[in-house]
Amino acid sequence: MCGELRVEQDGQPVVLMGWVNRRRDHGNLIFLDVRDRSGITQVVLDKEVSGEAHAKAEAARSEYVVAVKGKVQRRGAGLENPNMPTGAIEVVASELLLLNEAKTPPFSPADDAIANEEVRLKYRYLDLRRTEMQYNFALRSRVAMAIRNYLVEQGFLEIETPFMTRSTPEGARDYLVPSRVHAGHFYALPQSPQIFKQILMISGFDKYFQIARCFRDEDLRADRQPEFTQIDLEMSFPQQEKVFRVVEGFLTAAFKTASISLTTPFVQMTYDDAIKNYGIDKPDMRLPAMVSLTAELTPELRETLKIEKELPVLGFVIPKAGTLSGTQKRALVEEIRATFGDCGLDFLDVARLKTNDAFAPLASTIEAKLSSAEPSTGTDADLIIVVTPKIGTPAKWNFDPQWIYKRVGALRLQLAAKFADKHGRFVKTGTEADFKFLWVTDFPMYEWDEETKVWNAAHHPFTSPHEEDIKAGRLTNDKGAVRALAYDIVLNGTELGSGSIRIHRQDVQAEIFRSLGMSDAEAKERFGFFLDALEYGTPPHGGIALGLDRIVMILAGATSLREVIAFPKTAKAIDLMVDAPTPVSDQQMRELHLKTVVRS
RNA sequence: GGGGACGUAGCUCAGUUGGUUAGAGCGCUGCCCUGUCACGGCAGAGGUCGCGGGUUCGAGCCCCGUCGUCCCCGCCA
Repeated sequence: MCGELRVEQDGQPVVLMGWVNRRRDHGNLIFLDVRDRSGITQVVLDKEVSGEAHAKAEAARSEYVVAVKGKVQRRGAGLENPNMPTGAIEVVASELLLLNEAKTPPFSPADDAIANEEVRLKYRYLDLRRTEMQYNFALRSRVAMAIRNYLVEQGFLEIETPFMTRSTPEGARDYLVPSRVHAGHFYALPQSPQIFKQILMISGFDKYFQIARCFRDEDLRADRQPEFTQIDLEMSFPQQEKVFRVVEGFLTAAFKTASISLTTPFVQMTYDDAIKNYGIDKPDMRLPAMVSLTAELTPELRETLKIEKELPVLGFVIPKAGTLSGTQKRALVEEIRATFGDCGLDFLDVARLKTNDAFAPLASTIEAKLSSAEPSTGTDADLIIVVTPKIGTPAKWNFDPQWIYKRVGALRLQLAAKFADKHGRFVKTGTEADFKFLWVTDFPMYEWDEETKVWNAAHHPFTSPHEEDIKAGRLTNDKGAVRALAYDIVLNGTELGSGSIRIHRQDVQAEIFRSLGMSDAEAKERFGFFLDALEYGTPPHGGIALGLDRIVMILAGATSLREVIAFPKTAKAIDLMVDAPTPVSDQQMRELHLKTVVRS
């Protein structure tokens, strides 16, 4: 293999096969850098060693496929290249075969500067030759294998579930497959194996997992593709802590393949605390939390500063971003106010408060309190942001105090991205410190839909509520307060996966459906087969599903899923290489009993 | 569905207030070169300025439309 030769092989005969990465022609001496997925080795073609091989090397071009027969030779003094792993040796060729030619590629896989994504995706086979991509997919393979091995060792069985199934109660749009045999009927591709894995629990396979492809027909993002891979698992008789330990175990095994050792158990936080301290249900723990300044801003101070009395005042710090010029500061305040728009929030200028004797003590208190937020640098170069609600704003937001946390949390992330160069919290060090894992627990069971004025299931309708919330009757009289045994695992502000303890009792399930305003008949119509199954001895069970693509993406230091999916789709769900989707022939349409109608 | 950025040579990009024949680096082609490794030297080829329309004496540049890529919001229970 091209990347494996070292001085220890000095003098050995070798045969190398690979692609011409670069050719350097010095007349009677030609260097070919030959590349395969293990790396690159310099091959020397000396006219005096073999005129024939040298002549062939003259005809060789970038990305030609070659076979080299020759001898490993330690490079002379001053000829080594310390920048490449094989730089201490070279291969002196006695024979060269041009196994295949290559057209001049639109971009060179050997180049550091990469082409735009459109070109990369169209010529994906060339893009994938790049060292970085080869690394990503080797990593992905290792991660998947480590997880598989770990789960099998823990007694899990990998069981496949169908791709062609029926529309299940997931929230996203389905990809549909028309049936030829049954006119007008469609299979749906699974958004997740949810129902099947629960049925496998009913079937007695008490520990199941699957590295499963899932499909969702929704708009894409950098971290969302229409087809993606989940590490899906389910266990019978678990507490949620048991699920956490399994996930921590396989993630530790996975990260070990990238030489990162993780400390377990991961930090846990309730949904309510996440919202209060980070303004979001997937906190990025690499950045300091928000701090409540509600108590510091007394009614009297609020009176003079024209701040709403009933609402929280929140502050946060962007480490090392505080050294701004006057112009920069004014621009920043402008930007923050523009972001808020007409939502009733305002920015409190702490630096200016300091200059006023009446407010100086308040400013000092705020500074002291904010600089103690974890994880912080505690330097006076930190940028301090304090957000206050203006008088009369609660009405704008239906008197729901949560919006202010979420709004400030969003600002925290926006400014952290803007000042990433200054605070340096996103810089990779190649250690565990780069990866801040977090369990978020006790998600709300219901979600109020302002548009349709109904309560929906926040997770899915098979999620078990907390026992005490059921007993207290909150399912009927206080839906907003019902907590679910649902949890997310978060890494660096990205949701890696979510799961729950499921409902295993038919009577509880029926009550949940009723609380969602679903009649017994409607429930039977939508989930009949599953409700039937529940009645035949269902064990308590629960599980989780984690996005494999996202894990590998973050581990590889990539910011788009496309860097770790071999043949991904564009933002409009197009595959530029194979050019899909396409229209199909009239005959195919006829066989499937389909007709296209163009709507204006 | 909405907002933003971008689209000029094979690739990465520059292109002034609308003004002569649209440029650079890399790549490519040919010739030269025995120690390069982003090799070097000389010469050369390569353009529907995404596409369509408009304004103008004159459009890469201004206007309208459209297509594509990327990012974000909605959406993804």
